[in-house]
Amino acid sequence: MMLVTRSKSIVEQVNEVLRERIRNATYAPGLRLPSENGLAEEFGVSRATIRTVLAKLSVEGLILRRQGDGTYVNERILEVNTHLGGLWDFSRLIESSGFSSSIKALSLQETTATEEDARILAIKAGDKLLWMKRLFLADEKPVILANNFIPCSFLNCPVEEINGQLHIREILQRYFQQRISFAVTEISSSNSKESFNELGNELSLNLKMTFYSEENQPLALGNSYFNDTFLRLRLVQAWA
Amino acid sequence: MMLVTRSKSIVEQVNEVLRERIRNATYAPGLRLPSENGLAEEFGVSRATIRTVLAKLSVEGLILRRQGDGTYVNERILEVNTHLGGLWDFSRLIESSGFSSSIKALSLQETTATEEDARILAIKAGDKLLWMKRLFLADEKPVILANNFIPCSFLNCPVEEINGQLHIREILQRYFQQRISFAVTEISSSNSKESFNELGNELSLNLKMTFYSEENQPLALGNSYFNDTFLRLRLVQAWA
DNA sequence: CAGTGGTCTAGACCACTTG
DNA sequence: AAGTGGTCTAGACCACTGT
Repeated sequence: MMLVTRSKSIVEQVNEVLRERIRNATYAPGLRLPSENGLAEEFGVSRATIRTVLAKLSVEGLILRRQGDGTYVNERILEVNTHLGGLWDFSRLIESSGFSSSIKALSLQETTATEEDARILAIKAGDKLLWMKRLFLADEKPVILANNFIPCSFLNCPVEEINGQLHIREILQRYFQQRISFAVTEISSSNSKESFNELGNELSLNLKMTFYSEENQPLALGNSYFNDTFLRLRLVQAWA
Repeated sequence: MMLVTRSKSIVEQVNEVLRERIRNATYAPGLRLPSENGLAEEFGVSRATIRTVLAKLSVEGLILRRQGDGTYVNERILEVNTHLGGLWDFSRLIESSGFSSSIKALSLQETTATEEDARILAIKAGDKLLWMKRLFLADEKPVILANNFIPCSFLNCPVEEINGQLHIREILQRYFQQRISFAVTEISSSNSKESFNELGNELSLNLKMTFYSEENQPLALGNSYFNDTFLRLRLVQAWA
């Protein structure tokens, strides 16, 4: 089997195919996948390539591997599926919980950085920020209130032209020419009024995020409220 | 440089050495590490081996890698260091936040499984469970109240002989001959009375965990309360 | 341009599980 | 004994970054 597309790496392509086969039960829950050699032969790639794909799926908890035995589909994870790479992508989180997801932009406007914002973003207090206040809906029900703050210094178009439906990664890429490399998220409990007003629930999870570039520059802040009476925040942790 | 110990893999050994060098600033924060070829030569291993080590450190956010440039120590992560593999290890979480950690066992006793417990653990309601109620202290201050429930069927000694200071992974290994392969954690906000009594704070994070074996059998439950007014729950997420 | 990390191959040997 | 995943090597070529 040939895979020719140049833009995506072989690892990514095989990863997507295997993921899809697990999702649509071509590889049934709880049952065994073909061996590494079998997969390598089918895709016409080396065993090492197959192994890097399987290692990724294993870290996410999607498959379980047993030396001397085989690789199995982890049926317990199929209904959970909020693995760790997906935490800051609220749309994926909602969809993997079995809901349809949509975004309602409440406001996109300029504001100025507080002392606290400035310190974290390594800018000056009073500098201009883009402030996005958005509501993530699961089956039309508001579940996450997300505030994002991005320094305007790299903004390449008027605020009005920004598409508020996009994911923060895409917004940073398209309008600021910046790529997120990693993020730090602080999770705490909250009983804020802001959360109550928009989500109809006073008690919620508060997620404070900071996004950084490959060069370790702070790119953006997030301050979100998560209605955990409706949506569950589940993490899968695979050991070794 | 020769590495001869057989018990630990080369990857593990190199991993520990590099980790230590980053921790003690042999590789200073923000500065560049030796190249892959340089490290491979120093340790006398292949470049592929070095790359698997660097990949692990990169996923944890400890280093940043830039094609065509080099590998850098991520100085922002040094003070955070609650990467995702470490979430369920409360002692490590406390220590990496800069506190000394200790465990106070409040009670270790037998109890019987509720309907809910039995369903999750795939046993029968009324079956015997070991119930451990423990307090994790950060600098002598209680920050986490942890309840664990483990089916007694595999218990190989009297309850009295169990060392309540051990980590749940060690307890399962030593007294039950079971190894944790992965875990699912559900995070929510809570205002339970139980949390208030032991932690002195009504508002807290509730962590519900289920631990599974390599064979996908549920091994244990956890129901913990996390005082986030004192300790921070921070996650690092590295993208690809 | 030289040097870096990113990708991929082909093959060796080992440890383990299952029939 | 046969087949599985686990570890490691040596080397090739590519994409990208700095100077």
